[in-house]
Amino acid sequence: MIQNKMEVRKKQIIETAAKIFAESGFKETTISEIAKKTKVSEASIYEYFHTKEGLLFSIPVELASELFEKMEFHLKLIRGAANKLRSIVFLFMNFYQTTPDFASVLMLFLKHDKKFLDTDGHRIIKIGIKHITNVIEDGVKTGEFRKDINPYLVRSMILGTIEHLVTNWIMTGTPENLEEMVDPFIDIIIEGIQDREIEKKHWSMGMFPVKAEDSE
Amino acid sequence: MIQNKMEVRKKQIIETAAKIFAESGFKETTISEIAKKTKVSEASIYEYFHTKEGLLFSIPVELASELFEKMEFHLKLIRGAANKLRSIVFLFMNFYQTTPDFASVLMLFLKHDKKFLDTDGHRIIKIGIKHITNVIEDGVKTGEFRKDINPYLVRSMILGTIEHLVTNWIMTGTPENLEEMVDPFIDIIIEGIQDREIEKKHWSMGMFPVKAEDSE
Amino acid sequence: MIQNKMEVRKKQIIETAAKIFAESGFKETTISEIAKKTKVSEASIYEYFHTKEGLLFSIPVELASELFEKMEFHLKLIRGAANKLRSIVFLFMNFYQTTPDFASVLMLFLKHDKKFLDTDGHRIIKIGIKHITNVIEDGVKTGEFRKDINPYLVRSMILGTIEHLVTNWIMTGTPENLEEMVDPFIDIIIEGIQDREIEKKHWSMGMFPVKAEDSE
Amino acid sequence: MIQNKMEVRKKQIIETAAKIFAESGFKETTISEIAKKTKVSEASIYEYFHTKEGLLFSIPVELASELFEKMEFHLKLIRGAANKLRSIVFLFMNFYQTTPDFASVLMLFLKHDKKFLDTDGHRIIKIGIKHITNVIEDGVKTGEFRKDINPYLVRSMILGTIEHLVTNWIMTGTPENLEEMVDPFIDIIIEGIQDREIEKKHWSMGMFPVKAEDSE
DNA sequence: AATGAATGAGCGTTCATTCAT
DNA sequence: CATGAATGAACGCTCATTCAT
Repeated sequence: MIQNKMEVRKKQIIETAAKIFAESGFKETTISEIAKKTKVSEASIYEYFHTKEGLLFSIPVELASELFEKMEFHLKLIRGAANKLRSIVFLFMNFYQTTPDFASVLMLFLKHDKKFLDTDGHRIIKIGIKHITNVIEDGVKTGEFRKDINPYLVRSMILGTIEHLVTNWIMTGTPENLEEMVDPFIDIIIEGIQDREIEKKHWSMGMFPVKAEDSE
Repeated sequence: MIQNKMEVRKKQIIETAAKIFAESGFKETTISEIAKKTKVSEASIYEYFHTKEGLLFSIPVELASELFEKMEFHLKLIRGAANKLRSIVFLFMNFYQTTPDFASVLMLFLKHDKKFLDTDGHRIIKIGIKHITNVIEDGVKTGEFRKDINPYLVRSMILGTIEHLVTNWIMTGTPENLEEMVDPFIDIIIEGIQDREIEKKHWSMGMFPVKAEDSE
Repeated sequence: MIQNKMEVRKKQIIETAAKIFAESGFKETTISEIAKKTKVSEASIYEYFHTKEGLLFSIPVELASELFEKMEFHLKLIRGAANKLRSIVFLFMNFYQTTPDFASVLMLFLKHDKKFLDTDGHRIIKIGIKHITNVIEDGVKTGEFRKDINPYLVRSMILGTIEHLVTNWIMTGTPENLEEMVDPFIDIIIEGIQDREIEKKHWSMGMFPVKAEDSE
Repeated sequence: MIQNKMEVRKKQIIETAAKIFAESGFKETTISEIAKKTKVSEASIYEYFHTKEGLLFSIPVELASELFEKMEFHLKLIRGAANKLRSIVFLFMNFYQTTPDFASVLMLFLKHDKKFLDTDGHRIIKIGIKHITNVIEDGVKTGEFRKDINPYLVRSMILGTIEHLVTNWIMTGTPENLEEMVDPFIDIIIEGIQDREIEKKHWSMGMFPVKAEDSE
């Protein structure tokens, strides 16, 4: 129980920090500001996090875990690499759209920080992202995708596009609804990488592409 | 001539700054460091740039102009939207690969800075990027690309993928050669957005897609 | 107790600052100098005062309060406007003479600073100075002073003379003893503003002017 | 003639400087600001004045000379120490009121600067002020003023009151018209220091006090 | 576990001033 | 004589971090 209390506090600090970082920037945010808004002393924050940077790096840990757990769960239920990719992209977009502070922190402050690479948060994300590569490679193996595609490249296209759209959304507010981009985006990707010969076989086997709005 | 001397000095400062920012980070770099390496007094730096941030924001101005001028020049010589897109992506990749300090500064410090949005450098980049949208829209108009694609989305895919690949390259060193990614990447994009009905007509008209089949 | 410790520290900083400002000038004094002499870190000074100027403006607050409290106390015990004025001027001179650092700060750096006008310290002084006007006006009401004098002018004469004498004393060291100026000064003022008709009545009522004849 | 041109420029710089110092404060004013407003390069200012402080100290030289020359001239025409004092005070007040920038510089930045003491400007003022002492001492000698007054004190009263009134006028704008204060002020002073026994004799000798408005 | 108080360590920025031309 | 360009020399101020209680 007392353990619990600390956990709660830690979470509060992380949430407040994420919000303020997102609003004002990491460098521009002071520990004192975070402390004030969390109604905690500055010194207390250092009980939970070794440094300001450590606090920043802690932000993705829990949320990313949740996302990828959900992702793993869904992927088990879906058949077909294309459908799985669509589901993954949707989950990402939906996630960012519903946790905008987290999205900001990740896109604006973590993605480009070399020090973040040696971090628990980054490890979790890396593992989660492996799912994408796996799905692509599976798609190639089953013949759903062409043999000559480079899975690393395709994964980069998917992640890069998501990141670009989300970053633009954070910085300029457009497009208002990120989820609407999922289907047109995945359609192009699939169109670009599918193996047209085998395609028909898949369809004839009674598989249906999963639309974004069905995935939840 | 005397004007020239100042121009040279300004350029030197920008180059040194870009290099050090890229190596050590913006926040971590001190004006004194830049001054020392450029063999200029700190005060002189403030003759050329109002603030440290202003210096950062000045870095892309000249280089980006050069890139986009070159881009405009090439685009005039190329026929076919697909070929133009390939050329654009190649120019980008080639540019980043040959100016890695600039690439770092852009990807790590500018792309995510809201304050950069109100900047000459950003304006130049925005105008340059318009070329991509133009080419895509032209491709749609001529029937080379499908009518139902969203040009903003396709542009985001192209830029997002480039950014992702370049950022990874900067941060992890892989893939060693960015230019090698251009063809496989553009192949997937074209495959994903081309209009298959008209495709044959293009072929019959004697046009050749650039390298789709050589790309692996 | 712990509150006390901080109060003590604040007082120490103020005292040291006053001394150094008085010796070397405000602009010429550095925070680091004050910190070193108070055996406090520079950062600590900023815990107590927002800015260097804020520290300067804090100097008069406490001392001026003490002076004016003492002044109020004495004025209650004295009868006759002339006697009261003499007492006021004496208290001022005595105060400046015994707190020369404060006198310097007030005369050299505060009196002529427009920003000081919006300050607690200035408010306190303004209220304290009101006593002078009150005494003069009372003197007019009771008939001790002529009806046609302008109390604002008389107050200005009193303050101006004090300021001039104190400033000269600070800057040139003369006259060595400020208190000696009180009686000759007040004698002239009283001589200049008293109502001669009523004067005799006062005498006949058994009141004695303070020291007019001893003053040389 | 060419000498003349430089003189003109120097005067222009002094005037501009006085105005800006008066408006914004000495410390707050930059050489660059003065240079810009005078349409002269910063380096040129250093052709005329060794330092910024030197420029400040040069401001009173010419104007003060003019004032005191005028004063000397008038004093020769006036009989009676009281009348002379009135004339002096009027000239001061009139002078400050018509050259408010100069008044500001003198009252706010020079009067309290120890370094100003070793300056040509200060020497001129000191000599000018000697007139006041002279007049007072003459008044004592002729019996117009009491033998027991301290001329230094009386001079301090006169200067202190003027300074106080002018400083208040600069800083708060009241009283709007400084010259109106001259008569009531001098009346009190004279009343305070005159020798009543001899007074009648003077009057009977046909002397009239000079009113402020007659003095020009 | 929690915090009020203290500070070490920096850093960006400003200007008066100089000097080559 | 005039000045554009360059800089030396400071300094105020900020904050992440620590520690005694």
